[in-house]
Amino acid sequence: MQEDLKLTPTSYIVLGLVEGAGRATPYELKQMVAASVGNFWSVPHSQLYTEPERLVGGGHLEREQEPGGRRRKLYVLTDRGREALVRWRAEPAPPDLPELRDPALLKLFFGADPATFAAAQRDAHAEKLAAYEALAAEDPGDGPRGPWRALRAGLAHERESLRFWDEIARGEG
Amino acid sequence: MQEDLKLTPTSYIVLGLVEGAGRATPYELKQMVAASVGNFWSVPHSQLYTEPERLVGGGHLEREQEPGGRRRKLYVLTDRGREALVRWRAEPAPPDLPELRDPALLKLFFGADPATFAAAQRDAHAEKLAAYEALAAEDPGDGPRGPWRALRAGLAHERESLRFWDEIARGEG
DNA sequence: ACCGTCATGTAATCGGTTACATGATTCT
DNA sequence: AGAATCATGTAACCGATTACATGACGGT
Repeated sequence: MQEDLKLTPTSYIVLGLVEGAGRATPYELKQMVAASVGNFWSVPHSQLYTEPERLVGGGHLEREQEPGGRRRKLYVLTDRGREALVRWRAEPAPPDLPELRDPALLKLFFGADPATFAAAQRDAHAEKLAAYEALAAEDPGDGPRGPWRALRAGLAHERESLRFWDEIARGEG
Repeated sequence: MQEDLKLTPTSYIVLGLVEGAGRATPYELKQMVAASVGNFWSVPHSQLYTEPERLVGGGHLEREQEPGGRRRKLYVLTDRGREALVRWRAEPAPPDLPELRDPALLKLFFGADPATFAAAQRDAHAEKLAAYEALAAEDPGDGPRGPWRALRAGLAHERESLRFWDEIARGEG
């Protein structure tokens, strides 16, 4: 067991989801990511097979091999893993803000003609916004606040992006 | 010369900046990135040494070695590089939208107590917003529209983020 | 001369992406 | 039975990050 494994955001996604589910297979993780956190931080499915293995190596997860049938791998949190999550939640966030890193914005920056893609950007954001609004509409109101708050951030961001690209598409600014 | 070099966003940042400057050393690229596009898409300085080399390998840049003194490496666009930029600008942007990928949002999602970091997030966004507003204030109004539009996107995003984290910090939502 | 910072690079490592591949269910 | 999709993994590659290291220049 490697004691000093570096935990990345991907690690905490896996740990957090396993914690919430009690135990999970990589495929279940994939489903959970797609339905929740994947909206603002996706993880390719291959990582959901390799990352839990890494975390087993670090002693944060334990693997249980399903005995018969598909012999799937089930992962559960160890004490060490649970402590890592607790510590992470208590730590302040990294000091520097994330960057937008939007390829479309990069094109815009370097002088691409908005007529060729701004409308598509606007529509894509409108679609994403609609998906978020559908999610928000079916929120029961109870349950943990975290995902709800994250969704609110996503809603705000998509509304803002929609406004921006709509302006650009209409040739304003 | 490798004909089929894959061009990444980093590649286009280098190409775009070299195009704008006519010719540039890695250090100058570093300065230019920091002053402009780095606000929403930064590049570590080591990549500004290796990436131009890659692009020389692809035939998109040419290297000129400074004869005396520091023997710095100067890069200039080739026709191939210029064409790649033109093509990139004309292409539509990638179909899927970028993700927020905000570590702070991840913590929030997984149930961290906002009291421990929301205020810091709010302040960080406020600071970034102020920096953008200062940049916007000194904009001469002429010059290319691209950077100005990107700055407008940044302003909108920071205002939105500030609003969001302020709400969270105040315990609303 | 000395010292700080500006400037210029190299090297190792690694997480993440992309592609490949196959077994198990379910549907028609 | 055959096709389609669900489910489960492995492997290669590589851009990006991180750390290390040193030379040049300007001011005191």
